[in-house]
Amino acid sequence: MNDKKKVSLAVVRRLPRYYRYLADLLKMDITRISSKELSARMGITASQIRQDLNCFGGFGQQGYGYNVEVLFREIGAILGLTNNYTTIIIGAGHMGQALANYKNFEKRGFKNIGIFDVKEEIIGKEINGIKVMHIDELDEFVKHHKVDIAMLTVPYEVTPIVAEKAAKLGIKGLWNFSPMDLKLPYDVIIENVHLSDSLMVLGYRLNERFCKGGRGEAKSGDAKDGEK
Amino acid sequence: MNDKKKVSLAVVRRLPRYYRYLADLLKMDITRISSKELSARMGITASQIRQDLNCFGGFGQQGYGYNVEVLFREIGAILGLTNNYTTIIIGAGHMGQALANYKNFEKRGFKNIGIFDVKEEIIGKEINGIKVMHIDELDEFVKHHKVDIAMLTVPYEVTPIVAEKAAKLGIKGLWNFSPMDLKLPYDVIIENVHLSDSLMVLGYRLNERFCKGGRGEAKSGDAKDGEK
DNA sequence: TAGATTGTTAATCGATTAACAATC
DNA sequence: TAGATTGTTAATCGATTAACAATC
Repeated sequence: MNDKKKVSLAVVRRLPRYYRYLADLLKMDITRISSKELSARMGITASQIRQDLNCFGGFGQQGYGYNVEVLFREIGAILGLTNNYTTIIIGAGHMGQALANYKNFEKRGFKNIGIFDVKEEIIGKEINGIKVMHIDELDEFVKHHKVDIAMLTVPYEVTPIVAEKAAKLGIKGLWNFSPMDLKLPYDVIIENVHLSDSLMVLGYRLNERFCKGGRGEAKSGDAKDGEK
Repeated sequence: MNDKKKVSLAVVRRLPRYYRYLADLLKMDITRISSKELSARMGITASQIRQDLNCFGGFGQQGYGYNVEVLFREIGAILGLTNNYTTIIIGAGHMGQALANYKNFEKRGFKNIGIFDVKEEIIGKEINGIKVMHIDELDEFVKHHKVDIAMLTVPYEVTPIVAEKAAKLGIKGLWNFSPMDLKLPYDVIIENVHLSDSLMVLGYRLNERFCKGGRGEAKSGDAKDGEK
């Protein structure tokens, strides 16, 4: 199944999107779909869809297309959603609490089992059914629970230290929310959520589309009126 | 400056990363850097760095390299960070509040000037110095303020409606946090933050690296001990 | 069977890397 | 000047698209 040569990251990053579209189709009670129909919905070529899927196996049938439910399940399995991954959140600030309350992760098979912080006033607070623990308890916690992924939502300055600590304890997946590239001497997978990078790209694209050539001329002052 | 042919999105998405590394160099009081040195730090080729930068202009000097401060400023300008972009947040849940409190955006030139929600109990609450307004006030607000970007952190179901509303009011940039692709009949730029997509890719990479071949065998139960 | 659509190979396109003359 | 390093062209590599035989 996952044999042949390594699938490129470009393909892998498209898988969740396929997964979402298939979930939508299921919700609409559509049971079969051709690469052509799907390509129209997703705005990519049918050729790419077939190429992508065939990295993992022949899920379709000539003359028929793909069975939506089968394909949905297969892609879920490829993504490892059936692995019952467990997560912890380190950093119970706004972002950490947002993640703790996000229902979508659990729906996709990622179960949060711990939240950690250092601020005394937040220790013990219950967030989405889980009591915030002190980071000093992390060591002991990891000894008694399988933890696959640590979500790092701590302040910028301490992120490298916390990441190192988590990796040292044997946690293999780090989901990093700080605007930096983590470099660790451990065999871990790091996936970044660089929010400000994303926002800056949005800024670039706005500039390119709507202010071509008119860069730098501050417009902040010219609100059409001002609160008043 | 921004002439010639369109710069590819692949290049654009690398710009914030260059910007971060240059900020770090500045902080370390490093005033000049060669593409070779920078390539070693960033883990990409020197050739790529020079190609990328030369999409926008010749910022370097033969035999010398690049002046860190100049390059930092230039990339900032290219990203439009000097445009004094204004933002609003629609959806004052956990994620919205996280964004409202995130200092990094303002540091990069994105100023939040409004927060909106529908829940009566949160209207009027002050978050990072800004009072939450009712979404019904959005229309009037946009008439009196320049709003470049709307950050959409509303529940999944209402995201398309809210996005449509924002676009209709003339907001040109949408930062979408819902796990869906927005399709709007307006000329807007949409930048997505698909958190669950990112998490699923992390799941895939964990599976690939550490469980090759052993997919699907649930390991959730085998915590080494269990809280006890 | 005829029509539809896959899986897969070949062709194209774009992005990355290498090479090197120009020049500080 | 000699050494270093850019800007840029050419070569390579990888990813996307097109084409089509296989087959349901």
